[in-house]
Amino acid sequence: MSTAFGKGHHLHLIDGSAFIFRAYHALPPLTRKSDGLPIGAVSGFCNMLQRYVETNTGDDAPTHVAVIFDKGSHTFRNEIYDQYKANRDEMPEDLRPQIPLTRRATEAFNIACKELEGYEADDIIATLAVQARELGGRCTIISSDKDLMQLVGDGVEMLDAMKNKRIDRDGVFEKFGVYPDRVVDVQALAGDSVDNVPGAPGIGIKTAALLINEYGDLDALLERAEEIKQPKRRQTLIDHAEQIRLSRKLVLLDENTPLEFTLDDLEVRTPDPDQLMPFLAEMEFRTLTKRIAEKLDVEPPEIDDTPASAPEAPEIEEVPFDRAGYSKVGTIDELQAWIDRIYERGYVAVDTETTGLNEMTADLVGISLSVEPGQACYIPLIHKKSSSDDLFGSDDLAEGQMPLDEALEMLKPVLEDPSILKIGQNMKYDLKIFARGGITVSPIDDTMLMSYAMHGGLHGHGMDQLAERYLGHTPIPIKPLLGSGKSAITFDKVPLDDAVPYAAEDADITLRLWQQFKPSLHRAQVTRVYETLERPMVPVLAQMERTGIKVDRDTLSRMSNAFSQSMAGLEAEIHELAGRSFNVGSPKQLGEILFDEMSLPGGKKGKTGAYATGADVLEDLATEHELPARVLDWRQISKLKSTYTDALQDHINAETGRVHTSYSIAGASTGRLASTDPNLQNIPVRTEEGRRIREAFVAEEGKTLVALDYSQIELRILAHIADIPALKEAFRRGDDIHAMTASEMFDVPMEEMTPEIRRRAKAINFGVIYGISGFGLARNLRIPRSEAQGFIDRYFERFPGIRAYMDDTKAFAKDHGYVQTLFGRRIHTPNIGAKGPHAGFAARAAINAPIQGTAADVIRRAMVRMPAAIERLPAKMLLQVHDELLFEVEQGAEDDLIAAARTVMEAACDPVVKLDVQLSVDAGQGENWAVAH
DNA sequence: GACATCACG
DNA sequence: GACGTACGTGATGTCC
Repeated sequence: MSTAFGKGHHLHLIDGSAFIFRAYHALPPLTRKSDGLPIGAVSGFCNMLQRYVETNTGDDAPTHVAVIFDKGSHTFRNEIYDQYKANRDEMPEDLRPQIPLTRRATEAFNIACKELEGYEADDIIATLAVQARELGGRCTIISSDKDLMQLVGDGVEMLDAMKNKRIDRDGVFEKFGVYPDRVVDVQALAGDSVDNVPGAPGIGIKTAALLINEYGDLDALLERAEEIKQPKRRQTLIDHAEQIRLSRKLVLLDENTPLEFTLDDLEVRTPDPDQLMPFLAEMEFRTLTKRIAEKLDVEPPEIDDTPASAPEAPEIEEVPFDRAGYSKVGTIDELQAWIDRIYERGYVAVDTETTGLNEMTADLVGISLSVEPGQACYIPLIHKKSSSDDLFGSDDLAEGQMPLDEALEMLKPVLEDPSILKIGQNMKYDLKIFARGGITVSPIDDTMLMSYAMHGGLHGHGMDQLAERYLGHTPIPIKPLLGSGKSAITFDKVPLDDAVPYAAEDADITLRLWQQFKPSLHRAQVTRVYETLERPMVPVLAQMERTGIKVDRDTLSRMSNAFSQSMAGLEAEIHELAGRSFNVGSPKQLGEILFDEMSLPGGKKGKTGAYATGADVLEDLATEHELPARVLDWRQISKLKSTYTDALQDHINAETGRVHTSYSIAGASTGRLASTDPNLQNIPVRTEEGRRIREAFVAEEGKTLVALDYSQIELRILAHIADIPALKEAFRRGDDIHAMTASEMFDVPMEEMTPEIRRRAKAINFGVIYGISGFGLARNLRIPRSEAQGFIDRYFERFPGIRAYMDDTKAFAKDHGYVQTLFGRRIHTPNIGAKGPHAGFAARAAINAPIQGTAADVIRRAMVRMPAAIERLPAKMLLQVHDELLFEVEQGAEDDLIAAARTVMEAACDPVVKLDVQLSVDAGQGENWAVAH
């Protein structure tokens, strides 16, 4: 193309700053591996450019294109109004060095890159758009900035690239209530808090549009302001006429910026691999380099990302572990001396010793403190006289202890002081213990959660493990102090001579770990994860666990009795069918009956040589014989009885009449919570009989249980991460997602969908989330492996983004040793490079982790915000079940709660991540959990 | 304490 | 080309 820009030509103008900020906020803070240079925004920017290049081909492709950037912070607008954009936040520290790199990226993609000192990008865009229009061509502005909307019309359009939404004259009218030529008038009246444009106080876009439409334009309006009927509005306009005129000058774009190039200089050029490849390699973008190299059909360059020098571990003062630094605190004066030291320091490591592991029933026995490595104390409070003094044990307290109340009274102000940081290992435990004593510990840090944020997937995060690994020290074991089995004692029976070094050491270790971890969080780039997804969960979960949920013992007990009866009946029947009596609960004995004595078809399992008698095997055998079917029935009832109706009764707290689970925050590698003692995340729901267990989970008299759950959250996240347009579109329309998949895959119109076809598609959708394999799908659907593989191939063909996601994720895991969620949580994948069968496991886990982990992050964010959101409602959050939150609310306030909680849950990604797919939350309510779910 | 089994998302 | 396989959890009962 060599003719001058004119009719038939199409100019694209990309708002560079919008791309940069979007890239920066959408991505976790990545750094270049070799030297730690922050490049997250550059990476996102390049991805967006690449996506732009890929999608803008064909009939409507641009003939001319440029990316326009802002330059300098001082523009002519600051000359007329010194407060213009004065309330903008400073640019983030790690974004600043990336700005010049985005210019280089644009040039590397062989796209024109323009900026002009003293002018905003918007002015350059305005100038070029007007030129294009006057020369008879078209122009598309790729931005969603409302300040640019005044340019729309006569061949100029805007395109919101994120939402893939075109904005024409009608779109502008929708936004402003006027057509583009009057947009500046409306903006001048309404002002803009983001750019700090004053406007007229008390007048928003709605009112502004109303006035402009009535009077024609701004000048006429200001001239005839006296005629306005509403007295307040009239006065505002008369008083602020000058300010409004100034505002118009600020929002009016300069269409005559002195550019030193013409439209003809912006002609579209094809990418030049010799420019682009070296740049991408320099940035060390492995996956992107590979992907673009494939598109351009060139060899990807070698990427050298060996660190220039190994990152240095911080110098930690080496203080040997020595019991000499540990002391007992037994008097007011001794405790006061420690409190003084804490105030001097500003932080303290705290650990509590109790009579048990259950925070709801255990009693506080003593408290240990440390403010300096090697220096720690233990404050024993209710230790009993040693049993050697009194053979029969005694309730008399040991000598040399402070009264519990007195000690807590002295410590309460410290533990609640907002200026003193309390450091603990698994602080949720200590928080709950102190809360029962009326003390609200805050603010806190938690070494277990720091380790989880940094090392998730690498190893566990218990204190013994962390001490061993990061301090090279083996802590004093608890076993010899407490004993085990029947003769085990509680910590209050441990002699003080043993208790002091043990307890003090825990505080010492915690402090040392904290000193090492605190600065490392930043280097590992998980500060935001720790601060927003880990630490804030501690008080929220502590509160939920303390609240507990009411469980009706009679309901459970009645069910237990009924189960006993049917089990006895089934057992007799099974023995009859087997021809002899045996233990139905023993897979070993069952295997012998089925395969040796009855010679039913089935084989051994390699590892232990035992027959497999899992539900899937028995289901297959059920067609041959009645015995396996009866065993399946027996097992289902046995499970329900032993795990649920029996065990759950033992967990009802005598004081509260409620069941209090404990959530582990750092248990699951993906970021999910885990529930223990009892596990309330696996209460039956899938079968009718099982679901009845949930009838025992009830609301208090006068209250209602409300359940809210995310609909298809993992598939929605997949649609976003893997960028699957068909899936996104289906979610936008609110389609049956599995039916849509089936229709797409098997070429069946939606109207002719059968449950069987849909079932298959559903299995494939879930399979994808788990890192699909032909074998796994075949087993799940009970179809030949070749057929399953055919389905998968077809799926990849119809949704190519999925395969790209899977390949990219595996490659990323291999390169980095971890994968990450949209919110920056890192899940390490140490086995990803393994050879042999291990490799498949690690790869599938790596594919699943970002999806499951992002979903976990989302609900964590919702939970952290929930207490403030429902503060004014008579409601409490009780349980979390991965994608569901359960509340108890006073009758009458159900709808208010649902509205408030739903808002928080659906907006949980804001403002860090903008999903292409909406999150949707379903709600239910009732007197028990079976109804509410 | 390992293993098999099965409850949930 | 073969390995072996769906992802993430916790609780219970059997058996050694």
